[in-house]
Amino acid sequence: MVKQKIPEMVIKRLPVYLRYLEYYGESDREYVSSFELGQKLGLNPAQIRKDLAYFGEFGKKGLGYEVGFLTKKIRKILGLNQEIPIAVIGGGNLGLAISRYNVYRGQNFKVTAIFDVDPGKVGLKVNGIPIKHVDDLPGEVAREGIRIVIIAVPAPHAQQVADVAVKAGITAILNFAPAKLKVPSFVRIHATDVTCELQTLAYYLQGEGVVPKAPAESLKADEVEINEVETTLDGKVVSTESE
Amino acid sequence: MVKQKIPEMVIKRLPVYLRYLEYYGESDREYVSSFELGQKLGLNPAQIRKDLAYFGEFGKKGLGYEVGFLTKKIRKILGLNQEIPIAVIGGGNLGLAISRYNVYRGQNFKVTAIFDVDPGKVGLKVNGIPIKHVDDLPGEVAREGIRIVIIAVPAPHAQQVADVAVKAGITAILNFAPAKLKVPSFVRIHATDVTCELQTLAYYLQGEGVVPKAPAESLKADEVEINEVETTLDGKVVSTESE
DNA sequence: TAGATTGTTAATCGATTAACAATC
DNA sequence: TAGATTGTTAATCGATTAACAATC
Repeated sequence: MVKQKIPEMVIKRLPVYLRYLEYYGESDREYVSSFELGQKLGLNPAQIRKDLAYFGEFGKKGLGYEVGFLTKKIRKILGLNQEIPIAVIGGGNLGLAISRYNVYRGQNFKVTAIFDVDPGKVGLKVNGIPIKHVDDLPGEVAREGIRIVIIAVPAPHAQQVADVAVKAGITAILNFAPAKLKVPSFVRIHATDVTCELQTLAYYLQGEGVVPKAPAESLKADEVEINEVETTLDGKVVSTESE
Repeated sequence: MVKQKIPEMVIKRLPVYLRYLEYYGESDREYVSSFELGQKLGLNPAQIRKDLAYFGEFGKKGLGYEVGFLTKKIRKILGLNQEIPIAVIGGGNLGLAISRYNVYRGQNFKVTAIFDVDPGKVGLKVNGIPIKHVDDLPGEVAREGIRIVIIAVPAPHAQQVADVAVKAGITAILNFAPAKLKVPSFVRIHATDVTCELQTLAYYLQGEGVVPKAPAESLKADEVEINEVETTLDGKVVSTESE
């Protein structure tokens, strides 16, 4: 039977639900409702129910969702039941920071190797993780079963290491380099770009002059006239956001 | 006159356009068309024209957009004409990596201070940037005119440093901590969450077993029946993406 | 039972894309 | 002029939200 296509936005929210369930689910609470979840995460309860309903009927009418049960379900949906070996390409500041970043603990991600081209770095270990030469990437992917690579090299080298990774059989890439990478359509790339984020934030800084400080809640941004600045406030000066 | 509300999606794409214009615009090409821009960035040309049209008529019919002119316009729209002082909170691996990350050069962002609570770190300098105590944050915000803070502290401390920053008058935050932060509605938070990104990628890894290797282009993912796994492929196994 | 909350359909909202007259 | 490409309107598409019967 042909299953329904799941919208990407839904998949992106699952980790957000999962985190809430794991953090706060450590309390004694046995059930959580879509309403409470929505409150805490700033999301519409109907959306949460709809998201979860793509994968099955996980809730109990009148009660909500059993926290432990839902947690396990979401982990299974995301494929987090087996350990997933990942590699970091780039042994610079950012690459090493990411490698040492122990947020993967308990999340079943394991950084098995760091790759660099600097002979002065190759052979060293960082937090027990060996730094290897980029030329060894294909061999390591095969040997360690690496599934995801995180690219943390300077922008001018990003495309070429992406090519190497894809050739080695990698189909999932998390790119921190400020560069648009071209990869075959079967490879999934997610990008995290500090510069773009800062530039976007910079835009919204401009609104400030006209935003009345006190009654910020009641402000209807799109009705405010702007003088000095050429551009406008977005209606949502709100925060929210994640994923 | 009341200006139009600009959708957030539009603002998020402006830095993407800007980067293309600045990188490739260093060539001799004087004009770029929405078609070419779309090709390179994987976006619909009509969307690009529409995005730019929110802010004015920047193009020349029959020619396209003058690269230098459009670059300047977008920088102006984003408010990148003056230097924007930013601060990094968290002097750990990630915080220091971000602080040293020289991608801000020429982008008019300047990290003026790093904040930490570790007495062993406070007083040191990293790349010429002083590490100060978090208690000094409000003073520094006032003195240096800090506009944006980047939060790179462990998740359990993220909310409390966000509170300090907001109290100090910060209205734009880039959060790297894996935590959902609550801030007043006039404060803008963008979050970058490695764990969420990896978990999302993990979901799409599962499709692979059923994806025929050779004719990946012709695969209609949503028509593929899945056996072992409970969930399905998203139609877009494509890459694209940025921001 | 009465109250609560789900799963799901229908309504709304917003974003993307197609199409084309205007014009360089 | 002929070809190209804009700015913009209309059409499409998809995602979010509201509403409610089902039911614990």
